[in-house]
Amino acid sequence: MTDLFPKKGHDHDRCIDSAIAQAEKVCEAENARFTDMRRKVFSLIWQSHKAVTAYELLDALQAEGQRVQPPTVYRALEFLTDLGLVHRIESLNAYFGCDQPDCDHLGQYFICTRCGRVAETVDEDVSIAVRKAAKNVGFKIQATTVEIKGLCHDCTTH
Amino acid sequence: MTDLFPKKGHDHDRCIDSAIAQAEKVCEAENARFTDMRRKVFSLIWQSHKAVTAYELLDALQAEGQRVQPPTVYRALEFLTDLGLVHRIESLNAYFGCDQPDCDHLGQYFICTRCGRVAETVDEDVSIAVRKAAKNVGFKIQATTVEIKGLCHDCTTH
DNA sequence: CAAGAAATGATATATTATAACATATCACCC
DNA sequence: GGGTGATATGTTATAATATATCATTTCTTG
Ligand SMILES: [Zn+2]
Ligand SMILES: [Zn+2]
Ligand SMILES: [Zn+2]
Ligand SMILES: [Zn+2]
Repeated sequence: MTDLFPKKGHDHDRCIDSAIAQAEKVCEAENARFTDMRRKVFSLIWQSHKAVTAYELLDALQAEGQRVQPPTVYRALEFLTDLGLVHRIESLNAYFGCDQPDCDHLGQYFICTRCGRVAETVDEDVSIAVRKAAKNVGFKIQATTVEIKGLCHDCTTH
Repeated sequence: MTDLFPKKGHDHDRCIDSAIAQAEKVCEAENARFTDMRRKVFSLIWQSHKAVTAYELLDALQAEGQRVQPPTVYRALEFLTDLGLVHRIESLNAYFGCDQPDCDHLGQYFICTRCGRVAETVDEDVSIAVRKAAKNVGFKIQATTVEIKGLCHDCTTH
């Protein structure tokens, strides 16, 4: 068993730095501009391993004295999700930083209902089973949403 | 290949009647009241094989001259989803009539982005793969959301 | 029928998201 | 380096989805 969720007390600054470094690379590769606002939003999303709502981001930006409106946040989120740097968690209406933006968007999300953290995995067996189920019924997949709610390992044992 | 989606020109009245008959059975078994409002909402959901938003239901009810407010619709939806007679499609913020309410809520949903129809399946291989993936990471599942968007068989061939 | 429980009505408001147009900033060419 | 079109952000308003709260009605059961 390998817990996907980060250990308590891990060096989260490293998570953030690494995520930002990756994002810079992706943006450069895609010739997309990682502007101040996008960087700010991205970094706010990475303040925790939880999913964050658009309005939580808005509040955080406004708390810093910026006069930001909803469209600004949603635009940044659209930019980031289009690049696969951030994923939308449909069952939470919230956004989550991807730590493997190279993957081809077929991930699954574990959402802990106790601590609120989210972890992403790209489980080949799940992907294969989903693709096969689709094939069985003659369905041509464009996108998948696999969100699993429950208790993370920490929360089942503490 | 067995298409889950109903054939064009099928006798949809039979779908509706059968769904209502099933719902009555479930309600009786659960000692829950299938009131006029709940029946009305349920039957509106079953007018098509698409998912329906709460406000579409509200509009439909109001169009019939009833003076219905959002909470009424949401209450009926809560009742129906709690009993498993209706499922919420998270990625659409919409609601869908279940045609196998006996199953234990681990279904998957195929959502056609062209015709808008939804079909539910309970694919054991997918369920097993998801449960295994969860076990692999020490995660205790409470609920799963598996929503697959793409083109149904009809829409790929017509 | 009376009393309590369950359901619905009614009003207000919270939460999530987008449309539309104005302004600012950037990239690129001359 | 200034003009120009493209990209990004600012600004205002509003759409779409959902819930809190309290009043009233309807149902169940003794
Ligand atoms: Zn971390
Ligand atoms: Zn947890
Ligand atoms: Zn039908
Ligand atoms: Zn279709």
